Amino acid sequence: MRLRDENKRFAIREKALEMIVKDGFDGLSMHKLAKAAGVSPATIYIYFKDREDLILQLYFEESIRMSDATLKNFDPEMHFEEGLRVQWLNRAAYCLQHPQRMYFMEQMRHSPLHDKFREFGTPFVVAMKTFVSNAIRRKELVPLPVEVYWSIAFAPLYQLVKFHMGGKGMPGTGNFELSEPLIDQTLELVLKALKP
Amino acid sequence: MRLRDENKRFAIREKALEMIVKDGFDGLSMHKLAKAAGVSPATIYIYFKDREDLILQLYFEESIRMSDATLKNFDPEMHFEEGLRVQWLNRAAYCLQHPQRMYFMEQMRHSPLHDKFREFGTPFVVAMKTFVSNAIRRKELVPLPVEVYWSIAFAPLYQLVKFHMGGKGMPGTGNFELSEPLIDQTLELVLKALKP
DNA sequence: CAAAAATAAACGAACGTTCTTTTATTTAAA
DNA sequence: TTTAAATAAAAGAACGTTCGTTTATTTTTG
Repeated sequence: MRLRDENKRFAIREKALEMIVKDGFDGLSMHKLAKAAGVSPATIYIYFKDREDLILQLYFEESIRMSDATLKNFDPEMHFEEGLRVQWLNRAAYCLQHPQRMYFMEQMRHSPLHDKFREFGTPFVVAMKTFVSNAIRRKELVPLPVEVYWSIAFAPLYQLVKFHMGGKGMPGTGNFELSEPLIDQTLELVLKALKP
Repeated sequence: MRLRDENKRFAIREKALEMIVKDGFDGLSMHKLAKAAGVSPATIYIYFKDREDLILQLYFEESIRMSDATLKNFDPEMHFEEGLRVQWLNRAAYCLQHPQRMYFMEQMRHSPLHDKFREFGTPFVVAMKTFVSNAIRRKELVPLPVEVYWSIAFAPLYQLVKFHMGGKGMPGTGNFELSEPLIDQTLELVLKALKP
């Protein structure tokens, strides 16, 4: 029996991500991917059922990697302000350190392929829900639906990251670099909105 | 001389948008598009230079349509709270009335194709900048960089729209429908963050 | 040796685009 | 007012290429 070479799987995975980030899903062809990963086209089909399965597995693994990074040093029992700050810093750090992975995720999330993905993430979602209901119970956070909370709490951060990654802010505004003071400034405003 | 049939151009345009929304950029093939639009493949190349040009023109026209809708009943000289409210209602109405066009725009914005697009939008951007600097001068808005302003002011709205369009809110939360009270509630929090 | 990994080669289908021809419409001479 | 030249739109078939995937075979390793 010959064992699978996980390095090969990894190479396929990483090159696929690179290609998607560079040229979109359009740009991901199995032939080109095989060449880039130093592997025969048929080999890809040992590790992945087909092209769609490859993309979906990629997305699944990146989702886990991302939510792990998000929950670092985070505890749902934390006080609201502290917990939100930890999450902001975690998310910002991950985005800035792994712009490619981030861009892949965003591309995936906004593509029809995303619908074929079975949402998982129970541990992550559970942690978030606990955190929010704790905060409301302690009157550290105004009571609101989870979606409204999420919109106010995190959408601004990701929008800043998009400005940063696009290399430019508002069209015509020139370059925009996301710095720690800028993150702090925005977080303060978000807290102002969310705290009673 | 035979005149161009603008109905044909329109049919190609609309079907292309539908196909992209349904199956992503991957799903847009010139043959299938021609068939869907009731036209010969060669005809497409009379109206558009090539596949990429078709997508880029589509994006350009949708951008204009969207910013026009956004600026309806809006005047940069408005007071901050009123102006922001008008924009929120305009944007929300457009998103809810044209979910397909909205989804196309979001898909485009998060794809590598977006980089090949030359930003235009001067009238729109000028109006927004005037509005913001007016608001700051009148002390109706805390002073902050445009990108930070934008992140707080509009990212939450678009996140709500995404929840709404995805048919579900937070993963595992079940369905989420964007209603006017919900929009108002979120806008109030945004205003709380932005007003001095 | 057995069994799975890995490959090269090949498959038909589909791709984006172009070539050639036909059709529709305008222009202007008769 | 008729008719024919001129022109661009439109169509259909075809181009060579590349696509995703599979088959037949060889290589590697437990």
